[in-house]
Amino acid sequence: MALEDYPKPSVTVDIIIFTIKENDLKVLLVKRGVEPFKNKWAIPGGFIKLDEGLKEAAKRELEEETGLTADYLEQLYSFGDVKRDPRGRVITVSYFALIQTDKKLKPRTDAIDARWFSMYDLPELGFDHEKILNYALKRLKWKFEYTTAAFSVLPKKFSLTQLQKIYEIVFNKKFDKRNFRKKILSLDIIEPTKDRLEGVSYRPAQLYSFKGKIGDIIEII
Amino acid sequence: MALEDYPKPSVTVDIIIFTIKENDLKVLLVKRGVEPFKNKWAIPGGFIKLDEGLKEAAKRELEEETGLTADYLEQLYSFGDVKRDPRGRVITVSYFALIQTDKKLKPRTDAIDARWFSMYDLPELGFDHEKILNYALKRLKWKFEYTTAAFSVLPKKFSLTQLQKIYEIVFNKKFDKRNFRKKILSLDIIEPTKDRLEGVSYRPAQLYSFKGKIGDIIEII
DNA sequence: CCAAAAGTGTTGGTTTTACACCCATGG
DNA sequence: CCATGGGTGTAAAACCAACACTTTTGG
Repeated sequence: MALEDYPKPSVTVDIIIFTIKENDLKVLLVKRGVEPFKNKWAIPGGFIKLDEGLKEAAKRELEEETGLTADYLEQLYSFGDVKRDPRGRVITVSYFALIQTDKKLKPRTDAIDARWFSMYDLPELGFDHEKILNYALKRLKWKFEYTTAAFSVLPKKFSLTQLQKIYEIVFNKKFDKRNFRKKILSLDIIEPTKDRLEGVSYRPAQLYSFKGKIGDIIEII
Repeated sequence: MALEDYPKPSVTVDIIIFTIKENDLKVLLVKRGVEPFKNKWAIPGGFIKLDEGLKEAAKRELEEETGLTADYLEQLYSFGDVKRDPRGRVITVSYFALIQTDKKLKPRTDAIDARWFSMYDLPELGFDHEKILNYALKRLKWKFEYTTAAFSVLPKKFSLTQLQKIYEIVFNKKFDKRNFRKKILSLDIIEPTKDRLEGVSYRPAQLYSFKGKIGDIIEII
């Protein structure tokens, strides 16, 4: 039997894009300009092309909607409930992206209304996107706990306090400064640079650089 | 724009089915009867129908090819390289299944040649199936280390030695008997039954039953 | 000299590891 | 009474959690 003898669903790629900004965990959403769910917010994404791989499609959509490239990108999950899209059978392969804290959005076209939302204060979402975001949040926590993914949201040089803040935001709890530093330094994944934080009116922090590989599995917390 | 304005790929579901048998980790493979890769072994699977969910499709394929139902089933990963199938663009959503040690295969039709293979002695495989299997093996280890998934391959009543054997096979290393038992018992996820192992010519082992929920996240090892 | 965040060790409790012998059963 | 796997405790080491003060800088 040939491929054409089997029915084909539509396939989209959605990208859950996280960053840390303003002491908060943010996710990028776009306002839908068309039905269904017109004027509702949704996870950015689009249909895959037949001549691009899944990850490639995720990168393309990310670039189109934000003008950015991901500092970390991995597949999250595929959602394929029969009725998740009112237009017909649509399976979505979702991706999970992290963007460095200090990057600015520059959407390709003015037509795209893309904004950062606090993960803890979401607008009303179309499709099954709330479910997808909750799943992504779990994955984010897991990745930060057991891999070096967190370092992808930091600039090249960062202070230990910056790193700790990120963990406190994602896990929504305080860590002991001394224990946190001891733990991180014992992992042998960062090294001090010659630089210090500039332009502050208090003792400037030592800056470190990450010397491991982003995404490596290693228990951080 | 309507769904029809976008090109559609074919979508299949593949199921990586593991069990433990004969002191070995086994995976179920089927011999392909048609091109491409005719007469090569492959991971069981097939095309999804438009009116069934992804997990539902996985269950159906599993039943068709083995006559069994999974004791544990979760989505593994979606593979969608442009050229992974020589017939055209085919995206596969793979699932990961565990089957109890003592179940017997009963394929629906004699046409299906399905067999258990040792994960450490695989035949030549079609498509990108070797890559998929290696990915599944990693997931298996992770699941056994951090969740209660391992209990799904054991019968209702089992001895601590049986449990330990399973861990030794999957992690390919020995565990200390006293420490292993201490650890498992401290987790409060099993309870002794009134039964003992029968028909053995040595001291019969106490049998336990699992009282937790399969798949719960809890550090076992 | 003040405000602000940076930086730094010790102790007690808990967890993990290493390790060896007696027990119960069927044949 | 023998062979086989079942079942059990302890001590040392490693790890983790709690906790407060001094230092450096810019203004």
